[in-house]
Amino acid sequence: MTNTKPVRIRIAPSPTGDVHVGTGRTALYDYLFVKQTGGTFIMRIDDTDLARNTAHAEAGVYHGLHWLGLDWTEGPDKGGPHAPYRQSERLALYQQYAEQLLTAGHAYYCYCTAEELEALRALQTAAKEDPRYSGKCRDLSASAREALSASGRIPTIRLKVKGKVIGFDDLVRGWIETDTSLMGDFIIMKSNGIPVYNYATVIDDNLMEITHVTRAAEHIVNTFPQLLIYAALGWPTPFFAHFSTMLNEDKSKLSKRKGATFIGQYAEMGYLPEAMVNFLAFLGWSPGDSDEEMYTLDELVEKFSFARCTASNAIFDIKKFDWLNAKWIRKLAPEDLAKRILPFLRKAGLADADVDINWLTRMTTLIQERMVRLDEAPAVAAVFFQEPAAVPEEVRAVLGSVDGGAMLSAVASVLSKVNWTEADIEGALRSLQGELGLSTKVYFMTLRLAVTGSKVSPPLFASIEVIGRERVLRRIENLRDLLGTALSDIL
RNA sequence: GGCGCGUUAGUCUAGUGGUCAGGACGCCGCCCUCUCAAGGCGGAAUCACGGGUUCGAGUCCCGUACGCGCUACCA
Repeated sequence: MTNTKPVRIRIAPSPTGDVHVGTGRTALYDYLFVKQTGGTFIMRIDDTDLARNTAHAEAGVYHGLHWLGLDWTEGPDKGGPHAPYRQSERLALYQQYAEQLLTAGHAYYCYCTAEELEALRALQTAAKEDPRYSGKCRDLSASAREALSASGRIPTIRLKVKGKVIGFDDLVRGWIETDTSLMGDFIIMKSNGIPVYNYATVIDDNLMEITHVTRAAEHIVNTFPQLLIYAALGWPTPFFAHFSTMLNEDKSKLSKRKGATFIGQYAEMGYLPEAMVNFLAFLGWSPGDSDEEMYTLDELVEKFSFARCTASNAIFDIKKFDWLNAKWIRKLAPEDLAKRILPFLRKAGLADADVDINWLTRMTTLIQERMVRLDEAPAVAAVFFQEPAAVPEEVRAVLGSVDGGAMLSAVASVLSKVNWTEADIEGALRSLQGELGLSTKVYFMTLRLAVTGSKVSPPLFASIEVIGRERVLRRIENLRDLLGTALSDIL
């Protein structure tokens, strides 16, 4: 099976308004391979399941994929030589080929009702037989069909299945086969005129000249009936690649209850698209020739291959994703990071749209390696925007017998005169420590508490610089006053 | 139940007959240090089980167990 035709791969999401992470990863792999081979990436909206359609929420799907940095060249939004790209708009096509199958004798009308079929299944199950269609309507005469029609029954269309061993060479798993004599004739067109997934997929993939059918492992067994349809239509089969399934920590299928399942949710939590792409790529694939763990989309395009995809299921480990996201945050240029955290700061009510970007960038360098996710920025950066809560009790515990009031007065005096740069502030403060003869722990912790209101903060000297002389002095004096009044209250 | 896929530390993985089974996350310890991070160094922890094949098996074959998927007029 060689294929020298230009690569064409499709992603076929349901319009649910967001992108499931599994779909996102498949789309990513598709994109990587397409870019690598100079092929074409196609968006096809799979909206034949009316129950699953959320008010034509295609935009959300596009948005999620675009956020990852993925784009396509044919689709409902782009047009293309094989339009329409929505399955709901291709119904006539499915009907047309179903009729072709009918006249060729590869398919037939089945008048059994859903209830009858269910009853048959129940019977077979009870008798410990494998539930499968009996073939009851397979050889109905024309008059029998008319009579059934006249009685108000609307038929489905079934494909005739001949028992034999069939298989295909999966790009990530190798040869996979099964015996179709276990299968039974299956429905390709429902009585409401809507095609069944396995059938619509084959029609579209062939008509759209898809060369590589890529999807999650749960579709492996769907490939068999699809193979039968290709054969019945006399069509060549594409390559198939089935990726591993992504699971929750408890090995269950990814679900909302057990963590975020959609790309958009991760964006809101402050994960970087760079990190998401990187993480998703490594969940079920690895470069194999390097220990490097950070890859950009472009680098992945270069290295990706189906052969290096893993066949076993992968658990979505949020801890590792956190680590990778933090790495990516640290890798960003500060001004870039500043722009990305701004929406989170604004949402938290800390910053305005007109915040000085130079100051924000400087501030960002202080919190850059203290964030795992962007949504942590407000908490870490609050000290630069809001006056800290009073903490005299904590300070007193740190001071012990040291005279805090005197120390803070001395600090304020030094800071009111020092040249306002991080280096000069540090120099002045350190030499004052020597003059006062205070321990590092007491001196700096008291200072930290005074300036930031917390025992944990970004680096002190730089923070002092960023917060600004006026506000720093006010905070120090504030605390000194609090210590004084509190003391006098006790006395 | 039947069929399909899978199984290297808690997790993601490297490994395609001969390696002390490598890397990473997480965890623990130490160092650095104005706190917290980041960073550096070190540590504990793995071939699901049983049979074969072979001089030699994580690697090949068979079986068992376990997990996942499909078994719909869902996709």
